[in-house]
Formats: sequence, structure tokens, C-alpha cells
Amino acid sequence: MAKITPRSEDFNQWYLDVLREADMFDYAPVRGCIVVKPYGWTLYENMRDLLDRRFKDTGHSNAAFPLLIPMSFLKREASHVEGFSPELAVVTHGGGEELVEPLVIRPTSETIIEHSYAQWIKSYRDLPILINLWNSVVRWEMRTKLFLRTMEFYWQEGHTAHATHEESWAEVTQMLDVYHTHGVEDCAVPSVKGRKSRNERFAGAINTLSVEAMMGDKRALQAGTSHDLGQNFARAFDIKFLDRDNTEKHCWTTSWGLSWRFMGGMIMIHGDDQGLRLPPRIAPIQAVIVPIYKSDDEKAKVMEAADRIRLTLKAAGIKVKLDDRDETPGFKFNDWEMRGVPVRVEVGPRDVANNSVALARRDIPGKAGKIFTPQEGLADKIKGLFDEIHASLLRQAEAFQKANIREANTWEELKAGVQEGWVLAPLLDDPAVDAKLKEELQVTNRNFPFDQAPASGTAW
RNA sequence: CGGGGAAUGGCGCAGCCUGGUAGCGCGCAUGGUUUGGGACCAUGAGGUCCCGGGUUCAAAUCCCGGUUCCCCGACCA
Repeated sequence: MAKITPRSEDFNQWYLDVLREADMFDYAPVRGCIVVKPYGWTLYENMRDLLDRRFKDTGHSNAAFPLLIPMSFLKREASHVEGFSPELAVVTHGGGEELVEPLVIRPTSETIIEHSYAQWIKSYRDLPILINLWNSVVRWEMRTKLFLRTMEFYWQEGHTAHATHEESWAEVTQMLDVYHTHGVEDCAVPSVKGRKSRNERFAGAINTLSVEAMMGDKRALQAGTSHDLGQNFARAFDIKFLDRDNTEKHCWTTSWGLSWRFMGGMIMIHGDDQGLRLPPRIAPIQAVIVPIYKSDDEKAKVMEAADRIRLTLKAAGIKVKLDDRDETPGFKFNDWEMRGVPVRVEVGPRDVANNSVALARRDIPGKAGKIFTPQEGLADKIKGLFDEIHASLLRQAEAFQKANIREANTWEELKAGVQEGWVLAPLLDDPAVDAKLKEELQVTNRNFPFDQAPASGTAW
């Protein structure tokens, strides 16, 4: 009867099974592209909305830019086009005729948005510009994986322009903090903030920061990147402003992004052998009510109480669902656990008689997670549980991450450590070191954590 | 893009080697009995066997080409 492969047996298969059983997606007829079904999209929307609020809180506004970008735009920034050209989808025909200039489907929007910035910005009074885009982009990936690497993926990309490097750098670090906080407070996902090696920098950036999260198979997942573009794009697109001192200067720009990959990572971090375990603040359904009855008479009474409870919880702002399907309670318990609903509310004849309910926490399996409680004050009780479940998921993820990070000070220690999980090591920021890591150990330098002392020797 | 595996009803699979009426479990529909941890009985519906070509009296099965998925590598958010 097991529909989900145990994580320990085959983590990749487990991930596929969970997404399928939770009814999150469907395959599309085009390679590397997926259909996201309502349960999956609602989860994405919830994560998006919370992140969007954080963008608004830090002064950003949303806007929309074209899907199609003139090929020549990509070419203006040399390393940018070099980095992206292998994965571009190019439109060569339109209206039945070959285009004079091919259009690329955006792999990211730096070029087209900075083209506009050049026209909008004349004076230091026009700065800063703080814009975010929620859209999808296409990158011609050779090897795809559900949500973690799809050819078309949904994400947000922030693009800002500033008068000074101090300001733009402050933006870059601020947005990295936003990603980190979003992970911790909204998604119960801890991550390590740091700087990418020069080898791993975004094409065209002078510096790239990232937050890295550890998934259940101990692999790393980039949970947000923030790029300091310096004046590279400003020069390429001629974004100049007249400063207070009446001299013309190039802007300092930034970009930062987070894709639905993070949703896949969140699933891999929290899920267990029963299926999804969703943090309450992002769960499409936060609480599900399962009615329990035998006779029609019981059913009438139970359903009346269950619906009353549903309305109470809904009025309190809880995303609640009453499962009135004609299935056995046991079936429903397993079904909703598979789909990761944080709290289950059981209402049976005994509860009707006692004005009580039984609550079950998704993060604590079996009877240990059951709580018998009065119907009075239920909404507050459940909201309190949400906070506890969030904290518990975060604690578990933090403990897992901590338990799987080794420290290494020699190549031998590093070599042994990477077999176990992550390794904190004093690496030099040298492309030769990155290459050596890949060739000899088949690992990558995820980032240089901010709280790590810089490497001094040349042992690497 | 290189190497390996796979595609048969909504899901998971058998059948293919050795060509001959397309099967199983779950799910779905209807009726009945059930219901505090994945219920049971009965009846029934549902399939271009991934697509296109070829061989053959006859192709899910053999041959050629293509598409998609999964795994391993190179690349990437």
C-alpha cells in the first residue's frame, strides 16, 4: 500500500512520489516544462505573497517587462552574453517571416530593464529605482528536475539602480537578509549566508551573494542570490545621471532572485516518509476538519458541529477545509498527512457530546501528536499550534544542518568530510581551487560564509 | 549534450524474449453493509499499448526514426 518510497531507500524517487501523491504538478508535452496544479500553485503563491510583502516593506514596487528581448541587448555586456548564450531559446520567425533581428526569450531581465533605466534616470533625484518582477524565464537546460531545474521556471527578479556603491552594496546585502529571513520565518528553512566564489558569480556581476540551505539528502540548495552588478550594466546600457556636483556618473545596479526551486528545496527539507510536511505559514490548507460518524443521525450532528467549527476557524483567518468526502476517517488522515496539512481537527460523536475536538499535529506522528481540547477558544489554540509546528520544523532543519557540517583544515579532512555532508573549510577564492574541488572530490564551493574567517595559507 | 533505464486505462505494474481476442492491483461509477488510523461485498465503466514509418496474412510484441520521463556525467537558479 506504500505509495511513497522511503527517503532512505531512494531520495530522488521519494521526491517524485511525494509531488505526485500531493497532486502538485503534471508533466507537460514539452521537455523540461511542467504543469503546476492548484495545490502546488497555491503553495507557490503563499510563499510568493510572503516574500512580496517583504519586498514592499523594504521599499520595492512590482512592474512587468517583456518576455522577448532583442538579441543585441544580451550582447552589450560581454560576460553576460557569454554566460547565457548556451541556454538561450531564440525566436527567429514571427508573422510567418524571418525576423531581421532574432529575439531571445528572457533568461533573466537585466538587459531589457536596464535599457529602460537608462531612459528613466537623468538626475540623482531619480534614484534609487527599486523594482521587482514576478515572472517566468526560460533557460535551455540539458538535465531537468521537478521544480529544482525546469526549462521554464517561475521566480522573482529584483533590479535596482543607485547613485553610489555604498548604497547599491547595502541593497545587495539587505536583499540577501530578506531571503534568509523569508526562509527562516515563513518557510522554517535555515540557511547559510555568504559570498559566492568569483568562479560562481552571476554573468556580469562583480560580486554574488547567496544563502544556501541543506536538503534532506544533505545536498545544498541555493535559497536566494543577490548580485552586485557594479557599474558593468550601467556602462553597457549607458545609465548615467547628473549628480549633486553637476558631473555625469554611471549608476550602480543590483539584481537578486529566488525561483520556485526554493519550494522544491523546502519540500526536500521538511518532508518525511508519509509525504509533505508544510510549514503552517505557507500551507495551502492549514487545518483540515475530519468528521467521524457511524449512523445518519450521528452524521447530521457531527457535520453540523464540524461546519460550525469550520466557520469559526475561517473567521479567525485560518485556511481551513472540511473534508466531507465519503471516505473512512483513516483514509482521510493518511491523505492529508501526505499533502502536508499541519493540523488535523477530528470531530466525532464524543466531541459533539463534550464540546471538544481532537487535534493532531503533522510534525509529531501518531498518538503523541494528538491533543484533546475544548471547542471553546479553538482558533487561538490552533494558531498557537501553528507557531509551535513552525518552530519545531525549523528546529529539526537546523539540527539536521548542524549535524551534517564538518570542519576541515587540511585537504584530507576535506576529502573525508564531503562524504558526510557539508564541510566548512578555509578555501581560497581561486578558480583553480574550484576546479580542483570539482575534479578531485566532485563537490562545489557553495559560498564563503560571512561568519567564517578568511583563508590565509596557500594549502588549497 | 554524452552514457544507461523506461513509456501498456487516473496511479503502480505484468505481458514483449518465442508476433495471433490486452491483463492484474489500486483508483473511478452504482447499490448495500461500514466509518476515532489507508473498510468490505456485488455489479459496472474505462485502453490511439508514447508518436511516425517499416517487416508480416497478422505487431503492445520484431526493425528504423522521433518524442517524453527517470538515473549518472558536463552546464545551470
